Amino acid sequence: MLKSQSERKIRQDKLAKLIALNPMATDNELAASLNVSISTVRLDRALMGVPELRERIRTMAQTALSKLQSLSPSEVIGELLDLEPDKWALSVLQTAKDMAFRFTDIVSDNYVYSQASSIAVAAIKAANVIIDSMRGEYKGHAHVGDVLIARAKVGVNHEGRKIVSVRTRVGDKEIFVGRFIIEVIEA
Amino acid sequence: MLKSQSERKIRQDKLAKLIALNPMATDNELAASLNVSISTVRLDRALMGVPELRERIRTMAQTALSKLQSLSPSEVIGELLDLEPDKWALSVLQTAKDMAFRFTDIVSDNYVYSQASSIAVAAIKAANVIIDSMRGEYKGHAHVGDVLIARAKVGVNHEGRKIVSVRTRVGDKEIFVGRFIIEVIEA
DNA sequence: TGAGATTTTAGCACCTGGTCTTAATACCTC
DNA sequence: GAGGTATTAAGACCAGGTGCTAAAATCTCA
Repeated sequence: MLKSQSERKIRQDKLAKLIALNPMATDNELAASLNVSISTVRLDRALMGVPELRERIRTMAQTALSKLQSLSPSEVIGELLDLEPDKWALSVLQTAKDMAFRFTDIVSDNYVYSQASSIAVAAIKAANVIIDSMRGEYKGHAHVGDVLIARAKVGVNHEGRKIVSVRTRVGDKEIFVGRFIIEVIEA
Repeated sequence: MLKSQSERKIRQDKLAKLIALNPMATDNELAASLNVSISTVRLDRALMGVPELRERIRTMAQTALSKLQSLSPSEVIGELLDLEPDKWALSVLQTAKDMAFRFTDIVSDNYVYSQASSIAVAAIKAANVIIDSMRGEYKGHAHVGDVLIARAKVGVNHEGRKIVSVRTRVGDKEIFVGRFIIEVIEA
């Protein structure tokens, strides 16, 4: 009894992995991979609460799609909380697992950058703006799950360009400081 | 005959739009929306070569997933063409419509940045690296469809940090120059 | 107005990848 | 060899289709 129970456990673990690896696998294929009958696979799935193929595909399509949709307005990375045009802006970005750098739990730098760059642009009143140059420094790291708070301040004009400085922090720890020189193009 | 043919055409256009809008709609629902029988919907679908619901969902799931997967390993944005560890690296990034800034056909700065940052990191041999700071300048703009070529050069050590300079160009026009200071963490 | 063509609809058998239930069989343990 | 668990098989059913045939509705034009 002990032995068979652990065998079952092992099989179910394998099943979970197989499905995670390839959610498009039918019970038939899974049964073949595990060298058991379809019935067993179905039983295991039922016990584990794993939905059927079509259901898996459906939810995959939906979540993937919504992720894509929420991702592609990449312009505004982070949520714009408040702004006073040509003066300042404030945005927050909730970080998630998929923003991690490699196998760490540190948030990848380009998310920090993207939030900073988009809020710098958002802070400018004009519609036609272009980032001319920037300079930045990472002073610490955000971890997955942290909320990044970026604050942009629009500084002086400099030969038709505006200087926007952005400071990003997690809690009260500053993790990024940057200056963007933004060109405003007259329409 | 003319009239009915055009009616059919109109219905098929509507059908196509309905499906594009909501690929998860069953023939049943489509029939109800168009006020025709299921048979008609199936016939139209067959004539138009539109696959069935499950097929649509399957391809949706796959393409959305592959997009996400190609997007989320945001570490390597662009394709790494060649590299000599701790010396230099070369990557190309094919730009697309969804990388555009606002309503322009100019490639959004964060794609340029991301490619640069990821190649800078890739050029370093060590596994545990962290971007300490960076400085960059945009010298021109890439347009949707352009191929961005980024070349990273690993420079001298500087107090345990490495300086990597990245130049990005489109054709022979330089659009970005940046320097990343990267910290190597001993494991 | 009515024959002929086209379009729409209905009906039926079949398919896949499941569901749920019941029952038989295999296997292990004591 | 009995008892209990684990596995498998078998049968009925379901959704959302395909593919085919045939009937009904509608249009067109002489």
